Amino acid sequence: MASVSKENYLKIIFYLKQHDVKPVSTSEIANELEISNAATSEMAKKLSESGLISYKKYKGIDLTPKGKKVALGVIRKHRLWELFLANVLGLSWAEVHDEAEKLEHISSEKLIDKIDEFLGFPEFDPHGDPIPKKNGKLPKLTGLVKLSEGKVGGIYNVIKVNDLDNELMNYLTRIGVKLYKQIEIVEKLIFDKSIIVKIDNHNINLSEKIANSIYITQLKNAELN
Amino acid sequence: MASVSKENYLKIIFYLKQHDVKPVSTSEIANELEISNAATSEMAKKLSESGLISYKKYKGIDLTPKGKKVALGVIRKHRLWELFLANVLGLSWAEVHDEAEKLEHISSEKLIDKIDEFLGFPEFDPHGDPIPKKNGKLPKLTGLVKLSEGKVGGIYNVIKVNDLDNELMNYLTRIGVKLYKQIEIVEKLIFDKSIIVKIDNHNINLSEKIANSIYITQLKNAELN
DNA sequence: TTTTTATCTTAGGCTTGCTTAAATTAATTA
DNA sequence: TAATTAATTTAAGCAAGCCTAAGATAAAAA
Ligand SMILES: [Mn+2]
Ligand SMILES: [Mn+2]
Ligand SMILES: [Mn+2]
Ligand SMILES: [Mn+2]
Repeated sequence: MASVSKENYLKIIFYLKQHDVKPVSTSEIANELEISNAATSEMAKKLSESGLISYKKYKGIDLTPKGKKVALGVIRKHRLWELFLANVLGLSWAEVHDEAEKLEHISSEKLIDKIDEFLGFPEFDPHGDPIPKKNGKLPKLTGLVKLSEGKVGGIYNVIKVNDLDNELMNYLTRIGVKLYKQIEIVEKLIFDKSIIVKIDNHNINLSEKIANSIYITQLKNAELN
Repeated sequence: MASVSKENYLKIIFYLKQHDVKPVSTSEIANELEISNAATSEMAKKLSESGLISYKKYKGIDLTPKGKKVALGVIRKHRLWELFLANVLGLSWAEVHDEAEKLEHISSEKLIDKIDEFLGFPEFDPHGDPIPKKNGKLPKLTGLVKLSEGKVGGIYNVIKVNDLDNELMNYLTRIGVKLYKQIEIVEKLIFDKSIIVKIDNHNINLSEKIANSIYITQLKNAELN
């Protein structure tokens, strides 16, 4: 079994690979994990020797099928724990990520499958991210765009939220943003790329950074009236 | 916060201290943790510098109040997790110890308190061990003796079982031994110190080692009739 | 194409927690 | 009490994962 560090490297590589076709560079990983490039280069050598990534010096990194399997296993644990902590034990969606970041590395396959079963084999975690199935399949999220990319006048559903910052999560809770909530885009300011949205009949201004952390789908016209 | 290693040292010192008044020797700890005496001596120095134990070279170790608090915190986490895994997620009492051995080091105070609340502030774990309260108080177990110390003809209740060996737990399950189960001592063999007990109207022979792993209380005469 | 700059890797070093072997102290036996 | 044995600590070294600084390679600019 891979160490905590190695599992975290593999997980990050998987994330970085999702939006890009090119191999992942060591510095991108270093950035994400907040460690030095040097440490990442060393680790790349080791993960490559274990057959978890393919790595050519100066040419970047890709997960091998074996490495991808490990990464998906860790992500599965992470997201199932998050949902369990939120739905069963009543932690807020702001709190679950940090706990899950540790739990993902220590819980056995068997325990995770019990949790999966207990929750009724759910598809999405408390932030809207898809939960990998036991067989490695990842439920699809289609038609997602960032709130910042929505159109003025459009009415949308919140489908997914960036779960990496506690303060953001707490703020979103405070202003009424949660999964599947309806949001209307009232106005977009060119000046600072902030965006004014209507939530629960209140207007509120969201910064560009916040609007980039919220993912939405447009309601079909039929659903609107 | 103490590292995983340090928490394990403190926990073991606490256990070793329970049955003995003398300071705990480094070799006892080394034995229990299955590491070298040398490693334990080194760690003693460090824990002493952090004020978690009192330690004089060659003279053994005691927990300071601060160290005892940490130890009890870890034990609380361990036992609450065990009960949660058994009662909520349906793992067997043979499986929960190993999972809890890892979970005890990573779960936040807040998470543990949620689990405590979810379980209704229980007093005992799946093996009959008392669960330390949030304030550090440990529920009392009185009148416990080892099954090996019971009297022929006596009828007892199983109150606590040694949780350190999976195989033992599974065997006990197979022969019907569980907490609060009634057991009668039918015969004791001098030859190998084994003991014949009646469980569910079956007679079965238990080795000395097994009989030393089961703790019982005598039923009051009034309860016997 | 050559030079400069940016990116990436290697070298050397540190900490934690472990090991074995040697040295020291305490306990036991004579 | 002195000698022997047992228990404990110190010394030296190793692996994992990190760091900073220096060197090598690739990409961009001239
Ligand atoms: Mn998360
Ligand atoms: Mn992690
Ligand atoms: Mn246990
Ligand atoms: Mn432990």
